[in-house]
Amino acid sequence: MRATIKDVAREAGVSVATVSRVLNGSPNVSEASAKLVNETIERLGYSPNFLGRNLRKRATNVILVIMPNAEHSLYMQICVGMQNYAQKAGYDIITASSNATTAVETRHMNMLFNRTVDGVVLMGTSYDARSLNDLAKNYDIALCCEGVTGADVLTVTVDDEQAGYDAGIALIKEGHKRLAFIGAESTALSASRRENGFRRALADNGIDLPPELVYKNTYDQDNGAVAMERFLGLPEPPTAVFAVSDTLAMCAIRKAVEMGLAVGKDISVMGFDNISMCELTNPSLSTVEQPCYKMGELVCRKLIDNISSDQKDNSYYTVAHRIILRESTGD
Amino acid sequence: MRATIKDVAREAGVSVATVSRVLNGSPNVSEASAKLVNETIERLGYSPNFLGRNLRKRATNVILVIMPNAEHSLYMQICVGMQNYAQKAGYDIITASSNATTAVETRHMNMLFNRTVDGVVLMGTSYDARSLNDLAKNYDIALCCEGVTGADVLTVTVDDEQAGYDAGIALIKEGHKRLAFIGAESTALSASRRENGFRRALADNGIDLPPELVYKNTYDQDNGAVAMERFLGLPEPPTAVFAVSDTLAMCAIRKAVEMGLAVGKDISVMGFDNISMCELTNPSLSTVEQPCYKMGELVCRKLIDNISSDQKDNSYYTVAHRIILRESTGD
DNA sequence: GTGAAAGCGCTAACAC
DNA sequence: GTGTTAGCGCTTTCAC
Repeated sequence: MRATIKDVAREAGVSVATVSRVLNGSPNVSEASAKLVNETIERLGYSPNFLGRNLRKRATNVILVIMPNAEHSLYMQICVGMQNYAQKAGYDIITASSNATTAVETRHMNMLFNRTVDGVVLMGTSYDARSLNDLAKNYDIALCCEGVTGADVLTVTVDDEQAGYDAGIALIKEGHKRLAFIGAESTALSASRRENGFRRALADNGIDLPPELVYKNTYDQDNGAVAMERFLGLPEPPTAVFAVSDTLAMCAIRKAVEMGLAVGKDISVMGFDNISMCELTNPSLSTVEQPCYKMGELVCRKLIDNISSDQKDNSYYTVAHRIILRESTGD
Repeated sequence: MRATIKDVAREAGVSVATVSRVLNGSPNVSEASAKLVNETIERLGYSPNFLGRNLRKRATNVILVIMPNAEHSLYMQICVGMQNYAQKAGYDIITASSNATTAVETRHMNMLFNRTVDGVVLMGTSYDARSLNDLAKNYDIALCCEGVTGADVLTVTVDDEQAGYDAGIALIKEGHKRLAFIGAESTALSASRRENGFRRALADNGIDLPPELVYKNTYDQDNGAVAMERFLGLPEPPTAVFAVSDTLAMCAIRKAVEMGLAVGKDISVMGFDNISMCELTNPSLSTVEQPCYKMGELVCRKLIDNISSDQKDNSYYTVAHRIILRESTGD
């Protein structure tokens, strides 16, 4: 069996209390004892059991990030930002993916309930506002990327409405007068906010957005192709398309190219997120950048603050987005 | 404070043992007690503390996957396969990314040492064979995607040498006689195995692979462009390029297109992995598919078998790859 | 500076 | 079928 603190104490001829003190860097240990204990730890290959420690301390210093889908590189980049802050604060970040199903999400939330982790960041959730509010009373949770209307819970997102607006304006500035929109489920708050902003941009410029130029389905990338095919089959096809994600946009571009169009010339396409692939595709993809790293740091910092304090900050934080124009809009 | 098993016992007027029995589905509980306990649990909003349970059981039923880089969608897809098996076996899968640095990898390995998790899957590692062998003696670990020569540790990968060979043959069959190779660090065993296989394919067909047609650097996607630019600047540029990853290949394609070539016609490019983006790019990317889902299931099953038994299986498992031809090779 | 001992929340003998 | 109790490995009073 593996060595325990008792073994170390016995071997070193000191009490478990002293070993514990050494382990935790307490100043009340003589140099001689410390040296002896450290040598013994080394010799036995001892490593403290965190189940015991955490049980006693009632804290794990671990934060769990639950992602609705593991293939979204955006989330992983946000995690990098989280890591960066967490490390300094003595926390570990672990991740789990819910495959966007409620059952799996709940399963992972159990790690919060059963005290395996101290806090959870939800990159989108199937919980409603009421449930989230209840949860936030007893646990430390945060939403990132995807807010929930009416949820009085720590949240970090871009200003999706404004981002949608800015995307619309950017396309209009390129001279487009017939624009289309590829959205997502109506349950996705961010997507509908982007739509609202986009609509506002068109309205501000006296441009109509007829229903046939709006396609909303799931975030599944293939829907980008379905949308584009439909748009291009119209008597009067759009000259610009705004999609609520880069993958939807890329798939739409792919379909447009297949149908013989020169994207960036015959038709402009704009995505959302600025995943690393945007620069690699032909044409490269214009998009709205989400500042992942910054979002990660912010949500991590605020969540750890909440964990360490009994004064809960349930604010809704908004971080600045940025429009990036590349070849897919003719730049 | 949150309710404990004691609170439930007191409120329900039974002993903690009975509550524990209900919690663990023991048959030795009267229906009446069970009902009472469950009601009390519900009423108090009780959720068992797994730190206590796991400490007592000396097991957490959690497996940690450590990924060298979080942006690699391949790893996440492998995790989906792992999830699938793990769920049936009553295990949870969590992930952490090491950013390919030894320090962070070690930090996460601590979760294994300190008993926060029961086992670890390493998607590539900075440990050498000797360290891994030592680790495997005391802990349950597995390697996935990336083996380590001389490591007598449970491993699941594709047959990289054969995959490289098959990629080479596929390109040769298309009529290419001047082929180039984009590799990665020499420390990446999989990359050098793919190179070996590729070289074998050329040799079998009497084709030379001169040093100027080989570019090896990191997996950083930009190196794909650097390599392609160099190749195309040669007096006698290649007509086909094999890259050890899809992102390297995509970046190479991007550069070739920028330089005015029609990829799939003037030059063929083949990647490795079959990430979902392969079908979205223009041209779509020919590649060697790694059966992620299957690899995930397999490594998870074998690792859990090891955890549950004292008979350790340290085999090296190889799963079947598949050549997929798309537009980037003119198909 | 050090040790004895209580207790974190839980499970599993063991006794009845 | 149920309760009592020891103990998982650790930290932290409290006393010396």
